[in-house]
Amino acid sequence: MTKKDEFDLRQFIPYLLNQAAEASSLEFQQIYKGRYGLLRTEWRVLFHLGVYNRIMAKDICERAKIHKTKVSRAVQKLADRRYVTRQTDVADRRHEWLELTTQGRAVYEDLLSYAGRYDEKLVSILTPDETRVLRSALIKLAKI
Amino acid sequence: MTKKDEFDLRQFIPYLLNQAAEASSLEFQQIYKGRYGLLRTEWRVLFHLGVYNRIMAKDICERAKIHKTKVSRAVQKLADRRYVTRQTDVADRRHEWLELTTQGRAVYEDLLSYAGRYDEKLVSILTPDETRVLRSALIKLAKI
DNA sequence: TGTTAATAGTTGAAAATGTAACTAACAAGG
DNA sequence: CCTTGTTAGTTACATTTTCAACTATTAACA
Repeated sequence: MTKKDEFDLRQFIPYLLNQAAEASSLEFQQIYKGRYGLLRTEWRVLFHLGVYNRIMAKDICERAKIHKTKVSRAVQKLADRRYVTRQTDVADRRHEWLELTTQGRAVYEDLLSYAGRYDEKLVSILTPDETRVLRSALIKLAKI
Repeated sequence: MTKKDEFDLRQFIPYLLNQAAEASSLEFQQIYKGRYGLLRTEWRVLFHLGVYNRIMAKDICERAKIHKTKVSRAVQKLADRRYVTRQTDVADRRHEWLELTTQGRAVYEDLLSYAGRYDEKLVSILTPDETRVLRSALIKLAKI
């Protein structure tokens, strides 16, 4: 086997995904951490609550692919800060409905606006075609 | 502001990148963890040594965007397993050159072949055009 | 030369994460 | 009803990661 045939790890998709994810997460992390002292998992849980409004921890686990213990702890912290309320389902008391408080929603809306601007910045690095293809490819890959 | 104007976090690039990176990393993790008991950081350090051959920890930090304490501890473990040798630079004794041992290279080559096959699998769910555009977009985003 | 700054890398303590085992509630079939 | 299984969520403990402070060495320059 010649050198030419060897696979180049610098082109390895999981590697490239990690690099790009890390780079973009680190920069946006400064915003939610700096403004509200949130951890990455907490921010992700908050944003799912902002988007879906009244869901269970289980749903967040599935949609965000975050392990239930991480979600459980993030919800605890968000509830401690009064960003989230938890109500036990009367029909099935195993279920707990999560919802943003007014305060929690204000934080969400604030971070949403930063996210919008940050996304614009990222998109500006790419061509419109790249952006479109990137989004659809990432969605496909996330389903693996 | 109407609903239409609001930014949808489900399209947020860092979010999509994280989802895809997490999904693809988790699956490949089973390989290096299962075959050699390596952690993610250790695998990433190993693979940089395989690609660049005789570099310093500093270089790995920069190229892989991994914090120096993580790299330091990963190098320690890889050296303990005799996958890596470390030599202090005679001209500047702060510098330490890292190199794979024969055994380390064998592990690298083995995992490289798995990576190649896994990459083929990932690429197979995308169109050739998507793959090409995805790689170039990720490389751009990693440079942020 | 001597002082201060910078660089490469390490370490310890605190924080976060992962794993597995756990509780509590409900479901299904005998 | 009573066992057994399943589901949502929590907790305990071990492992990893992060953060800040540290050592050792070299650079910069007054």
